[in-house]
Amino acid sequence: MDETAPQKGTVTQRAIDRIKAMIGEGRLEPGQRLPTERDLAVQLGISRSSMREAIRALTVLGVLEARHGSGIYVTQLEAGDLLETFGVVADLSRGPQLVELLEVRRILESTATALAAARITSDQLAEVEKHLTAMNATEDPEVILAHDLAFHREIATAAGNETMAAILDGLSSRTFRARVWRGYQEEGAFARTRREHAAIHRALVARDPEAARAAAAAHVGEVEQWLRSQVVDEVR
Amino acid sequence: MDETAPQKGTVTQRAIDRIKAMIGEGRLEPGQRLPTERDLAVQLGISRSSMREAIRALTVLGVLEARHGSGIYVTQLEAGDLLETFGVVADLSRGPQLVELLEVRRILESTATALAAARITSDQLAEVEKHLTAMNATEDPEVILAHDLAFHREIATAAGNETMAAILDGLSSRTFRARVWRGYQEEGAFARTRREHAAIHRALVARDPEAARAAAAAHVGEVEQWLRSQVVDEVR
DNA sequence: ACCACCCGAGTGGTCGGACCACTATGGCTA
DNA sequence: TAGCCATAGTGGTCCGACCACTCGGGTGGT
Repeated sequence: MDETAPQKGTVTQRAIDRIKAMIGEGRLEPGQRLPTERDLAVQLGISRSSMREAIRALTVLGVLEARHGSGIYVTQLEAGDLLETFGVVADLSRGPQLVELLEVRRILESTATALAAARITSDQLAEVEKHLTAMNATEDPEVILAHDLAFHREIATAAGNETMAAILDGLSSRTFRARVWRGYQEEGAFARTRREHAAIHRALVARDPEAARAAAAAHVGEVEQWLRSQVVDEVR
Repeated sequence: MDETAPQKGTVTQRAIDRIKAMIGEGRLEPGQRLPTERDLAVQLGISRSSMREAIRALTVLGVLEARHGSGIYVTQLEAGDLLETFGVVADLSRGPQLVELLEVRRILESTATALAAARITSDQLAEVEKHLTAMNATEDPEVILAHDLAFHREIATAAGNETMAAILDGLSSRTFRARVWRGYQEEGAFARTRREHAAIHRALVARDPEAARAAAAAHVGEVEQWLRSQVVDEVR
């Protein structure tokens, strides 16, 4: 008879759903400050410990942000906030799943590059060129990797879809690429990578979407094929 | 001088990173059982409360799975486990971001459908047809939605990339589509949806990737355009 | 009147312990 | 031998205390 006790799942899970629902229904706006942990616990009729677990869960999901000594706030719920967790997938995937992930990236990256070719502004293009030259001016793998990431990041942003850019960012996270690169660049793929980047840049300058799509697909596809061959060799 | 105390961030965050690292380094295999919460807390030198928060965080990320009374286990780390959080993004996004998300889905869904046209087996095709007829045989929006989801799910699976299928699943989660459909289907889009599904099915039967890509892109694009017009009207 | 400083109330972060709910295993009983 | 069941061990929940940090208002000096 107690309508307040459907009792499904753990209390923490229920608290997570309650808060998610509040945000979904618009009762909590982005950037807004939540009641204190202690108050929230009382409101939902659970202990502060359980409430903290719920808050921690929503924090790692990029929905909430806890500031020590200040309070708990709803994030802006932008692509960057919510898709940060996507990096975890890339970091923990392995073997065949890594290849699949790279295939997804190839599809999105080629489309994003094609869109960028049609929409990129001269300012953005200048930024892309900056990373391209910086990338070619050093031999430090760390620096190269950083500019490589920024190179593609800038292009994805120029495509005009922040959500897609955020996903691609996750699919190219530092640890993910570092893992793949470790063996890849030992096969003299440096020069090839530079040629591919140059081809992408040319297509952008020419504002040729089809050429850009092809160049980007080939670029990611190279790594993808190499990885595919590596996975096959993993007999263990 | 104390090398055991780099002291970066909260202890809970450190615990999360430690466990993630253990899995990344292969010290924890998929399916393996972890030490008890109490033991883990001692090992990492933190309290059980903090350790529980870390475990809860990794649980919602789909990395760990806690079974009451039994223990904590590493998931299989498959696409489905890790990409479940993708649904949260779809559920909490709104306005322009929803359009961007649908654009991503259009890109992936069209490619997946094209791949499926080339690779789908007769068994899988029969399954697709089952959902297609079931979807056309009822007027119950709930049932239609369920079969619609399964229809696209089956196609994505036939494309041979489980990771992509899992992402598309998240991008088509129940609450996400229910929200969009609420107003969409009131404009007599039912008949159109059926025609589009039929077109996709025809392309699959004909094993025509290009036709399949076009049909899928048009299908998602329809909803996307409608949503785009709705967002523009939201003056608030 | 202004400003820099300081302090205390309020907040999230951490801890330890207690107890509850559930699972699984082994021995005991029929 | 088959089935039951007591029990140890596990995750789930709660409590209360204290720590670390933020922030705003009061205080003192200029």
